[in-house]
Amino acid sequence: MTSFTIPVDLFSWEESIDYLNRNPLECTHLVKNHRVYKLLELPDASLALLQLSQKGEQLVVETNKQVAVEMQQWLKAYVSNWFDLRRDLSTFYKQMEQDALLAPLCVRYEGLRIVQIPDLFEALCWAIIGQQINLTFAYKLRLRLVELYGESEEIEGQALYTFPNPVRIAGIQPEDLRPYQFSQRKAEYIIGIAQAIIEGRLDQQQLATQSFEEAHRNLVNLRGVGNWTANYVLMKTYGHCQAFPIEDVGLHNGIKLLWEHDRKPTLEELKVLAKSWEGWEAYATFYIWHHLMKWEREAKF
DNA sequence: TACCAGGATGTTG
DNA sequence: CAACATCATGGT
Repeated sequence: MTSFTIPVDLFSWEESIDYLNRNPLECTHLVKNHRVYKLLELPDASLALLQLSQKGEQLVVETNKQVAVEMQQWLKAYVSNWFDLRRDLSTFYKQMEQDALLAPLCVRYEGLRIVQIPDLFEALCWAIIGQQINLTFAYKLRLRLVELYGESEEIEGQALYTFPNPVRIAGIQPEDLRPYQFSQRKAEYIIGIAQAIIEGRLDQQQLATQSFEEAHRNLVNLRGVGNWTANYVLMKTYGHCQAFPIEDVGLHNGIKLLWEHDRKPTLEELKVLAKSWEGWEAYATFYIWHHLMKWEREAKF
């Protein structure tokens, strides 16, 4: 057992776990009793069960096994990335003060940080799975992929999975996924990206050293990755705050909800709205997603 | 039943 | 280059 803490400031644990708890088909983490459990594959390929909780101005990280000091540093960086803890949120809030759409959300969800997908392969797969289908179906497809090819352990009476690694996915065929209602194309995209990673043509660390524009070019060069997916990944894995998935239907629906007009914005209207978000488009988008998610959840009951 | 879904690609005019 | 067609099926 290893335990350490990360100091946090201007951070809402409750909003963060509320976001993590947004879908019951989620299987790579578990939210229970204000704690988050996650099964993680460490750099040395061993599995560790993480348990996160909040205690005052600290985020408490506990593992189910003894972890060496250098691995603790890796875990600390992982968790900091996961919840984007190093971001200076006050700059975002200041810029949004005069924004009609965002100002109220910044007050209501103060301390919410973008919940990242620290692993590039996972982020790409999730984005591709979600292309042009409803989220409920997307979660079902993701669950099947994870059940088929992820590692699992039981915690709190529930199975937790690691997201499959690219080595595993690179060895399968599209036909292996077709019975699980993956389209032929999506299966090809995901397997192709797994192969690009294991062949070294796509490298998470390398993209991390590149500028937003350069990383964007390299991402859209992958088959199955267009502008929306590239921006989604630049936002959710690399924390580029200027990443803006402007084609996103969820964003459009969120604005429809916040707007007085009972319709979705056109692309041109969205560009005008987003002018005041410059440099913080990813955060504006995430807050709108979060708001829409909470509204839809309310509407069901 | 028709239309929409956290789009991308390939073809056509 | 812009406008279509196609993918592929669940959810509402």
